[in-house]
Amino acid sequence: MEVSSWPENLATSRKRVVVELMEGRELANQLQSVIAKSEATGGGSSSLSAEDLVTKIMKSFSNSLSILNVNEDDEVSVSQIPVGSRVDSACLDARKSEDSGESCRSTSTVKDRRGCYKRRRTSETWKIDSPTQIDDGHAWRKYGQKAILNASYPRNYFRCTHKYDQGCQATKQVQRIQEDPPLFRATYFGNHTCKNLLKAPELIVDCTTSPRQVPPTFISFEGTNSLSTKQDHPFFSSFTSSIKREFKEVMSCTDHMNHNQSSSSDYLMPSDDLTAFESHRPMTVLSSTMESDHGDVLSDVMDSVAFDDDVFQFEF
DNA sequence: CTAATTTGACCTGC
DNA sequence: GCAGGTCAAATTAG
Repeated sequence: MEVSSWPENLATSRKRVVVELMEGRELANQLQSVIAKSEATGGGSSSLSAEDLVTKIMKSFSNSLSILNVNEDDEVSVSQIPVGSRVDSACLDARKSEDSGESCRSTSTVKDRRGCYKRRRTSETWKIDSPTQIDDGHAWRKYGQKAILNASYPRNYFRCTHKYDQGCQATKQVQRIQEDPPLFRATYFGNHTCKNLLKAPELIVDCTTSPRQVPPTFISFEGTNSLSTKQDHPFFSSFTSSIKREFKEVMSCTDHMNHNQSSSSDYLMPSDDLTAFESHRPMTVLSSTMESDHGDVLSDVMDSVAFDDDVFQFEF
């Protein structure tokens, strides 16, 4: 729970994470160069393709994640970031509602079959604002959609596909919060307890605007004061797994449909044409204050690798 | 056929 | 009573 409970090999783990992250940063730099050259010459001539680099970057961050997983019980103080536009107060519901348990009616009429469900758990929540509905590597199943008061777009509700076969309680909500440029807010509740059986990750995207217009991706943590590093925390999980796909999605969908928000907005993007990628698309992972009054592992890492304060940014 | 999505009904907290 | 969250039958997709 507290930092004091960190394993004594923390220093070692930290060094390994630092190494991995530095390598990732270096690779991202290289990628930037590769793409720049590609744009200038009309074809990549570097020894490493952009795709190779992305793969390596992903691997680097994945390694970091796995290292962090060693510290299973660690907690990290979290806080909120300004996400710019309107913040739907409902996003904070997880904190205000105690685990109210379930209310199960014992009657057996058809109407009462819907009585048994749990209200929001008190586990930590975090949000990701992204120009696309990024894939976080987990299998989600949509179970509802609701029009939200004073919101222009409906909120979509997802639960882990393995809720029943593995009892995984992770859920998320995705809501479009901005039209132009498109911006989606995904709010995650709880951590996955399922074994991620690596279902081929679905790419969830929206393709209504040019990739050159899209804003950065923001990630913020909130809720309880615990940002555990256990399992595959979406912070890094989504980060690592979505970088490559975001390349593809923005390229492959720009001339696609102009679908509206009332549909599920979920698409599988089969395109593999990464070489065609050429847009400058900033992806910013913003971790607000990340102050480490509890020895925040992430901020420790960030500081160690000399990222610019709380923000590190990749520009592709 | 199975799994996922859609969508209106239902439930809970305020 | 209202708004948000969840359920589950019906429908659609693979």
